[in-house]
Amino acid sequence: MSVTIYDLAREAGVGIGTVSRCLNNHPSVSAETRAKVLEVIKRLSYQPHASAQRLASKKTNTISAIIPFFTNYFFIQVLQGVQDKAAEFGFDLILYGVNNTSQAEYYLRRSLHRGHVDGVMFFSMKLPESYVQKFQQIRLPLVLVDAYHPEFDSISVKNLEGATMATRHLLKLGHTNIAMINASLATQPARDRMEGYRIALEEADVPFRNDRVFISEIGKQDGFNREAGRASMEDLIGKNSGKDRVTAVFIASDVQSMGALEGAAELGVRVPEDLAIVSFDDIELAQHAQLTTMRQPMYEMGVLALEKLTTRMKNPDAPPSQTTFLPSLVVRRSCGARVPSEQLV
Amino acid sequence: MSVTIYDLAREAGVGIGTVSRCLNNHPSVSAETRAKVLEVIKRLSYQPHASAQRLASKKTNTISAIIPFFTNYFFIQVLQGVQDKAAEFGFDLILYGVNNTSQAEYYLRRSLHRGHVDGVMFFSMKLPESYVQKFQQIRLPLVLVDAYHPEFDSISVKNLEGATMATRHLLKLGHTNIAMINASLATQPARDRMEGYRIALEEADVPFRNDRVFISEIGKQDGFNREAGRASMEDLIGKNSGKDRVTAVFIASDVQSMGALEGAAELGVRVPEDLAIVSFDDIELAQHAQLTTMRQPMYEMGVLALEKLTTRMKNPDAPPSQTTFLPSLVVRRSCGARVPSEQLV
DNA sequence: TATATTCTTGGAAGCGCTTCCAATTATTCA
DNA sequence: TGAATAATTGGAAGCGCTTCCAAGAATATA
Repeated sequence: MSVTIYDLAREAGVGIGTVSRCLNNHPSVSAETRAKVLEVIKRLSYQPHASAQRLASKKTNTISAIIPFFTNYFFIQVLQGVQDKAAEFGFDLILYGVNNTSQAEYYLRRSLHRGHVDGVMFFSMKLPESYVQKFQQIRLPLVLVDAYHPEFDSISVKNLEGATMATRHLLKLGHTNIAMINASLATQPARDRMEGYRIALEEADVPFRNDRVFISEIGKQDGFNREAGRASMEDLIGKNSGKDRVTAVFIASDVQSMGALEGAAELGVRVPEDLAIVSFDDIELAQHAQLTTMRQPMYEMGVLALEKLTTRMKNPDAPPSQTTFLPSLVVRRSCGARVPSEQLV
Repeated sequence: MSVTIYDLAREAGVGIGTVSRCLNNHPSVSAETRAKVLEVIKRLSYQPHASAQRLASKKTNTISAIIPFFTNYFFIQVLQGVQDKAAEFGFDLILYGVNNTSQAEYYLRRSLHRGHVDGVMFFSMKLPESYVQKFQQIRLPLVLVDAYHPEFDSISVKNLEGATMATRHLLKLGHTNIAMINASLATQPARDRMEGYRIALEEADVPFRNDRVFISEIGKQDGFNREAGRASMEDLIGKNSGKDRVTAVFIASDVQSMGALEGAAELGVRVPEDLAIVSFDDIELAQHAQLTTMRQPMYEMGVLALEKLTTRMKNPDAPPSQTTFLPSLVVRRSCGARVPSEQLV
């Protein structure tokens, strides 16, 4: 059938052990023998059998990434970082896109199959407690991205602090009637971002008002989507009249902002003249839409995630490491701050 | 160490063959025995060893997708279709994002390793001739997406016809001075779309003029990117004066259009009042930007790609099948056609 | 009841590799 | 020059599974 190391060994007049050592660049092969074997490998255009290598070596050089709604721009950009770094290390990356918790668990289980992958990256979801033990038991490296658990390596962004910075920026621009458009409070980021918003307000002695938080959970991703952003904005605008009109809004994500911008345009509300906007993420589109936003270092997070995974593989017993990034304010047009145009990014 | 079928067999008091048959739902196991084995499997929380299964069964249940610049929205949407269908069939999907031909070849070679994947999807690039033979020899299923080769299954879109339709639409709206913003003519889609543009013009007795085709190859992806679109638009606007001013432009892709819109806005050119735009792809953003565009059924293409791959696995000797989609015109604001707002998509 | 069928079952062989150990050969040191 | 050491090498064992074949058990047939 196809060429195996036995064929190579016979053809080169050496033992299979020697052939294997040649393939794996083991040092204890004489230059002469190595040359001979390499010649035969080339001549028979030998291809090692991946499954056999994996079975024998107990390494797969494969990792899996379990990502909710991976078509979301945020994940795409993180994924780009993961992908680039994986290529550099020679890992295959299995992409598991999931739409709900039960799918996520399915792929966690699948990743736990022995001999399937050497590591797992779990994105933006709460790790079910029942898997904590399993991962520890199998000692399968796991990195949480945009999530946290004390027992595992994790990478996340300071949502609360970021939201505070965003809101402070609006306060500094003179706004006091500041609303928030949020996603489902079932998600940690939404809770943290709201808390940050509240803190900034209270720092400035502006009372937090529940009726100024607009949440829509329509569509996918717990409301982190365009339709929900649009719905919330329409809701906001519909109720926005009277003396203490809202003049600014902090939106929990850029994706929602895209929808919110549509809604505002539709209803004739000008941004930033009538309504200033600051949002969160800095996806690629934010630049196009000229959104002032809190930048998350998405690509860098992806790179770091892969690095953490490889570090963990080499050193399974190191204590879990947690890295948090502080998002940074990127000022563009939507907040109404005057920016010299050459500073616009 | 970990639990193997030998442990299961011993514990359940049966042979390893029987255990294996239970695991693979082989019919010839008595209900009684099966129950007993399943109980033990559960009790010992057995996990089959993926590599061993693959080695013995010669199946990997894995496919690879080789995609240039996968963060491009076009690919993301195709990928979503692939991903959904792969999940349905129980395939693992390895994502190989590539940035140039040599990377693409590297991953083609890698995918050809025996026992690595059961099939390959190759996106939007010309398949190097040297791999034609290799794939046929190893009989590894290969599907070309947004590309074509007579020896393999392929899925593509009629770029030429689509471009003709797009240009005709502008002609029908009364424009006669119609420019085109294109990407590198090194790519087949760019050539086809330009040819379609030319055909529509000539049909209408409007002479094709080389100085009305604006091509920028800055940035990645052979000019299919935002910066290039913006540069071309700025170039166009800079030269656009006099009696036969350009009043409409056909842009080769939505991504370029996004940049073009930015450039136009920057220079105070209103779309569609001063300049009508029709472009190509219908990525998610096109809706947000209200682009009139030629819709490619991206998700459906992804789904179909996966289906073709599985069909090919079952039937390796079928003749290659080629599927082409005709893109459809989606009318939004950027072309200036009057559309009842409830018809806007 | 004896024989022919059909179900079930056990386990050896084999998938193609890595690795370890023992053996052989080459080299070094006194 | 001979013993000791180091560098190479061959190949058995083992990774954990699937599958095939032969055999035993159960059922059907006459």
